[in-house]
Amino acid sequence: MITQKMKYALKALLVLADEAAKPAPEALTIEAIAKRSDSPKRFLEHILLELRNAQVVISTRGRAGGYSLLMAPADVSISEMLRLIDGPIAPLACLSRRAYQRCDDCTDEATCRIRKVFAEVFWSYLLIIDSLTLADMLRSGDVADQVIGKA
Amino acid sequence: MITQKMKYALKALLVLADEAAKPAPEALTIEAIAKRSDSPKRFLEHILLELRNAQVVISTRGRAGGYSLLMAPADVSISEMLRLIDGPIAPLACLSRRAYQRCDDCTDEATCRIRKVFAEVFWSYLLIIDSLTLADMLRSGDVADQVIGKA
DNA sequence: ATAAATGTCTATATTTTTTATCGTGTATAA
DNA sequence: TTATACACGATAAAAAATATAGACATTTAT
Repeated sequence: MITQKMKYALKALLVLADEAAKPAPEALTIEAIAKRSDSPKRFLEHILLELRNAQVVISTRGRAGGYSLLMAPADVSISEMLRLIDGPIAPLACLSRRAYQRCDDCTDEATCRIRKVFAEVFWSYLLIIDSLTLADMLRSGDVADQVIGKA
Repeated sequence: MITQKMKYALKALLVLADEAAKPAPEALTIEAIAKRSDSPKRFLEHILLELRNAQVVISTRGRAGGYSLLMAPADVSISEMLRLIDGPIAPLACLSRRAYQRCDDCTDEATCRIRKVFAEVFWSYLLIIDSLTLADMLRSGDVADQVIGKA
């Protein structure tokens, strides 16, 4: 299960992406994003800060300030957002490349049967989720999908 | 990330499966399973109880009592164990068939872009993980895999 | 300048989940 | 009938998730 925080993050990114797609996009205040994404403002604040630190969005301060998408939607990887907001996506810490951690009680990683079976699942899973971006989310909302039933 | 509890459950199942594969399998006490799987006994107790309620293992009481595998390893689905021990495996509650729950703030499930993108990932993921069983874990531990490098 | 609007950052609080442990009861077999 | 083992409910500590609050910094309009 993805966390509520991740849902807020994705909703916020969708709001920003929708705004960026407009003819004359403007920076959106945290409040505006919170309203449009139906997220708690003070919580969203922290989420946006993380997205900013990761260079996914950009912010400007002061009057008429706010947030805008910095990366192109096609470059915003869903799996990277998951890692950023929810932490490692590997089923076991010992399978994570960026957040690798040996299991406390592990005697031999090479022969661990739990590790081995989840490794198989994980690589396949990564293949799928690593290919998805914010752009895919934007597309999946368009009319064609609903009419043609492509999704 | 799977929980520690799930790791204990899988380790216990491996212990029981290994025992079942012996020429003269015996019921193993919680203590014996705890020792062999390096799990906390009193915690494992509850895990085994859940496995028993799910008819995955069977227990006998009293002297010479203990736990044995009830289902054949090939019939013990990893994804079912995940659902049993860790709960729903869907990334969103609204995508879970058995633990379906509408999102609080959801206005229209059919057009939700978060739901749609995770649905795609989830079906593919299910295809993989639903096919795995305890038997696959046993196989992946055998000597051939390590020598031939099949896994 | 200064005031208003806005993001930044740290601290704190609440709730839920995870990870257990304990005590007592029940069943079985020697 | 006693030793051995599972059964079951209660409780508790630690960690994670989900926020909220307050003080501060920055920018722009006037």
